[in-house]
Amino acid sequence: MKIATWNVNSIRSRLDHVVQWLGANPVDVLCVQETKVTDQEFPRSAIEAIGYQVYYSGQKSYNGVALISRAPLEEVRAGFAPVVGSIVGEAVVGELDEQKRVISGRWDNLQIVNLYVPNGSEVGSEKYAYKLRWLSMLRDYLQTLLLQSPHVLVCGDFNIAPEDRDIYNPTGKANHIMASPAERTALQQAILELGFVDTFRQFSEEPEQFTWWDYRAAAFRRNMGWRIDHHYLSPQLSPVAIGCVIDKTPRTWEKPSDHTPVIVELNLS
DNA sequence: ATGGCAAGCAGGGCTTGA
Repeated sequence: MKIATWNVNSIRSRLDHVVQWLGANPVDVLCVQETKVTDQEFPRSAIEAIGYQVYYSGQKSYNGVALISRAPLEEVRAGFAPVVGSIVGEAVVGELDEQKRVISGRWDNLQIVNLYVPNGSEVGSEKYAYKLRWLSMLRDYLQTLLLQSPHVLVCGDFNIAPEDRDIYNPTGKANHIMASPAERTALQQAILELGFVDTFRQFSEEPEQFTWWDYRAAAFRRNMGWRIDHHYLSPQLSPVAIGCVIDKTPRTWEKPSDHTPVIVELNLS
């Protein structure tokens, strides 16, 4: 089974790329972020026409996530609230669910979680505080999911490079958004401390394996990138991973997303 | 240190992203 994550930077602008990529890479589930479209305006028919089901949680202009799946998914849930609302309080979770950044669904035994973690703007800003609050809620959310089923895959755009080897030039970036110690600690607490494993690092220790390159300054050509799109597998699931690769091809296409897909392969036998 | 590029919304220039 293959599952991919890809921040498409507008599903309407990138619809041809998504269709083309799925034609060449017929993964079972594609998790997309930054769809930037309301549910009413989501271009579902183009996805369905190539044999995929689609589930989405979107809003006007910003954010938005979707699950594109070769088979119907069960228990599709949008936001934190359907999982942890009754535990942490609907009001607490409500504020964090206003921005559409979370959708999950189940394929057989496998819970698939698709995330668009807040960017955070600048270290110390109001948005930065929101990002850290959001990651704290993510921990409660994943802890609850793990109790419901031990087989959980969490993927998406995390807007955090876990280590310095995941940044093209890490010197002096300790106060940079996506690299600050508080963000890395929050990621540690929300994901790794629950036993999740960074799937890409199960297969490669190579530095400078990036998933995002700034549109500006010819960053892609110069490989000035960041590894901020990830797959994490729960402790019971990580042993069945048989590969995790970054596909840089779509980043070379005309008018690309600034992110490129990351694909994980599982041997669920 | 700053800007650089792209998308959305709206029909000009701002906001957001990372």
